[in-house]
Amino acid sequence: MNQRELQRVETRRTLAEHALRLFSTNGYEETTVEEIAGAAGVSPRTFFLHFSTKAAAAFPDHEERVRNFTERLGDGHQPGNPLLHLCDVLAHGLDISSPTRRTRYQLLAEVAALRAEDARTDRDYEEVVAAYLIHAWGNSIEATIRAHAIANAALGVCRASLIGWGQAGIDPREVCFEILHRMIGSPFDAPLGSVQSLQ
Amino acid sequence: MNQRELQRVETRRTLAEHALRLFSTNGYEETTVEEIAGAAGVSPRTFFLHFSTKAAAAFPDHEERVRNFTERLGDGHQPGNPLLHLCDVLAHGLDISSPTRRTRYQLLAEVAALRAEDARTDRDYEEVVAAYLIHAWGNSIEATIRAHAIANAALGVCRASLIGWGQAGIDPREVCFEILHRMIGSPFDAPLGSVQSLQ
DNA sequence: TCGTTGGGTGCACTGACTGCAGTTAATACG
DNA sequence: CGTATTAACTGCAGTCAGTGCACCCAACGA
Repeated sequence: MNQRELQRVETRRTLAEHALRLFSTNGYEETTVEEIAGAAGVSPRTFFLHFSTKAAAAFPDHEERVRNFTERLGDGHQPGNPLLHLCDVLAHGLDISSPTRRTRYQLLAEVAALRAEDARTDRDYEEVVAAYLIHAWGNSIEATIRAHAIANAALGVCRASLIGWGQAGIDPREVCFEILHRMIGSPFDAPLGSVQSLQ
Repeated sequence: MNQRELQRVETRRTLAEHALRLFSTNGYEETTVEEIAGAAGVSPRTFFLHFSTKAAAAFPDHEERVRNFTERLGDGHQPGNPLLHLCDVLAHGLDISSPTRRTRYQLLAEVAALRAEDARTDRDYEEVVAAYLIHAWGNSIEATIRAHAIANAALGVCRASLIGWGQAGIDPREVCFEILHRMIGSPFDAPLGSVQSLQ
């Protein structure tokens, strides 16, 4: 990597790091962009070269994650049930590897502005999932609405699982996979006994 | 109703009306609060007495709707499957009565800031739905996460259906009810034949 | 070595939103 | 009635997020 690229990546990383730290220690509303930039040793103007909004600094690697997710999901023409595949990719892709990520989801439960930003980032995933399902099902108007509805639902389950992880520490992958599987995977041939626990 | 109350309600209504009109004709970003207030014949300061944010003016009756929804949903201790009841109340409660509402959902598909506001308002519904399910299921940590996950999913289906209505004009109640029913209602004893169309 | 490029800066600006100290007219009350 | 109170609304000064623009300087390529 270039010295320039290195510089850029490092500045961005530092900004995101201090942003998340300040958000979680001092509160989101109480933290100004000026403070974040100051802590990272750059000018406030520079902050906006790296993040389009103050909230975006809490989700620094979003684009990369969407790219990874898109790759793992594929084009909807694999053999097998596309909904089952979607459940797999979504639930197993939940990243619970670092305390930083958990901090992020703890913040998400508290700060409305971050939930709004999260909703915006979720929309990118929604488009990917919807495109995947439309590719698998065909692109009638009804299939499109159906695809978006299921994408919304599936991402809602992921979000709630991750926030639950942030607050209660329960592994979100299990609960997410189970609920997704029952809801959209292929619960239709599951033994009836397993159904009761949903209620 | 008081003359004062009347005045207040009327000002609020007028502000919301002009806000939605300006948003949809001139664009959300291009419309300033000063313009909305001017069109409604009040000062900009007054706008913020009625709406906490510019975006909130696009959802003027949100609190009332949440109240209605909460009432219709009940406390989760009715006889019968609570998930089925949830599907009923959600899908049949979708309000498609006026062109104004459709304009709102058309805007929602285009304007990120409004989607963010919508996500915030959706959170109120999420709390109501989650509380309802927790009441029906008990309040273990796992049930709580499950309740929030299903609430997120169900509201995601409603949102996508309504946006689909805005864009394609398809009655959202039918598609919403059908998808909700299959996903969370009680699809488990449905004939297998009906399942295939999901895929 | 020199032109170019890209990360960062400074400054002036817009626009959302807030706190506070009014004004005015509807209402409650003696 | 007349008077005190209240509530809708206003004006103003301020904070802060975010943008456009001209600029600097160090790294890079030829």
